[in-house]
Amino acid sequence: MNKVDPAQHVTPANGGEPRLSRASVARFSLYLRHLQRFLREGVQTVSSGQLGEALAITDAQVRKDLACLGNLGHPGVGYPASELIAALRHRLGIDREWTAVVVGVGNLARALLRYRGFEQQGFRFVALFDADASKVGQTLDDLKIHPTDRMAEIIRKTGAELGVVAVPVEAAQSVADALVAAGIRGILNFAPTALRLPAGVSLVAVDLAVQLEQLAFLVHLTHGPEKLETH
Amino acid sequence: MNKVDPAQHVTPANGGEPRLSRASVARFSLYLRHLQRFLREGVQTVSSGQLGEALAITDAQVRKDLACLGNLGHPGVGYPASELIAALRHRLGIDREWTAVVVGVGNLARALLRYRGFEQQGFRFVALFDADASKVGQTLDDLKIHPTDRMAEIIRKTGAELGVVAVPVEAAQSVADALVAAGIRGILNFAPTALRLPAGVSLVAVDLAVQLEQLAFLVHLTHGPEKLETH
DNA sequence: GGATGTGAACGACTTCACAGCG
DNA sequence: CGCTGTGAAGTCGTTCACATCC
Repeated sequence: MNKVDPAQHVTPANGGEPRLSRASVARFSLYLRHLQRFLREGVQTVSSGQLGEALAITDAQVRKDLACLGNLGHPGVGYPASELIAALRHRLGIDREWTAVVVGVGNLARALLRYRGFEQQGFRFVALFDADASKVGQTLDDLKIHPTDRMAEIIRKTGAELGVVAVPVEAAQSVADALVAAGIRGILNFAPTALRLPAGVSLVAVDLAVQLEQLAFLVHLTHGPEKLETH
Repeated sequence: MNKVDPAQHVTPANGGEPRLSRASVARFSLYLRHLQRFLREGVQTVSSGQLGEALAITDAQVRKDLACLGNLGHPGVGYPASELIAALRHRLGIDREWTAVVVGVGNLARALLRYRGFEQQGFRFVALFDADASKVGQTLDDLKIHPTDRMAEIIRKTGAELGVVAVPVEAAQSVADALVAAGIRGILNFAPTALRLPAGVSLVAVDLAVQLEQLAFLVHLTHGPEKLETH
């Protein structure tokens, strides 16, 4: 009844490279994070066992994931960290700069802008928008806050590709629609609602309340409510 | 080599209820969210098709997920929304109040405190901590900011069960250790690092940079870099 | 008719086990 | 020897199809 994309295997638009599972991709960013840390610590060769330990998964899993990047590993030695980083970044599509805008300049937006590690990974924020007239015209981290009705114009001018939705729930869908109309290609949604987007516009949603609920559930399980483990 | 909890099926501490897959639990919060919305809109009976459409999954999937809550559905009719909500909340362990503390009073903490929907779902923040002496003693949303060295004392006194880590990367692990030592049972980590926690303390991690990378990858795939689909 | 609950089929992900190489 | 790459096996999750009930 409900039609859903049945393709679980992600096939890159350019035909060449081997298959790639969604689950692997979800871990690529984590590999990247740990590899960069290893490199900072002076470790230049990393084994699947080390990476697995860092992510709390098995070494076999790591090798399977990394296999689709080409034969980067050296038997008996491990993987050269910097090459692996380059390959991962290339495969994730972040071996270039991505530009993004943020709609809704509240505390969350401020947190995002201050967050180290975005520009470090090649992301750059190029514009801010807010519906609140009193915020418009102000500057935050060298970025001017624009009125929402100038979204189309400014997004086109800056060529921004990604949009972050950090507005209250009620406004989220209309903001998303505006972003799509302005030509944005992907949306990161923090509003606790399921956005409806046309095909061709990607979506990643982060619902903070959901995360807390998952945590509560895990705790609920381990120290059960009836059966309290006092040990 | 790397040992990982192999139990993919979650078995509640109290033996009685049927099996429960992790994947289902991940969707329970979302069902809850949509059911509450349905109820607000006056819809009191919801079918698996409606729920599936809301979450963009199949109706069969919805029924499978909901099956482990007992036979709540009425053939030919659907599920009574309020009963389903109660059952989900019970199963998730959020049919009671959970108390939490936040460590690191930056913009993210402010965003969390202002976020509607936490207390609405039964979560209550009872204390804030910060290492910055200039912040200590200040008040945020009626909550006093305490120095980090009083964590053990205050967490015991308030009986807080969950801890939110919203500090810079460098401080994350030591804050987590302190939370664990103070008797916290679950940690929601926003710092971009993999926390090491003892067994018995649950962990949910939200890495914002990882989310943006996932989004970039999705966009990278759909409008490939070489092969641009202008349609 | 319309919708649930569920075994069975299917597909995806993970782990195992081992050949092969440096 | 240590570690990679990979088929094979095993596990988990989703979809299908249909008996069943209101």
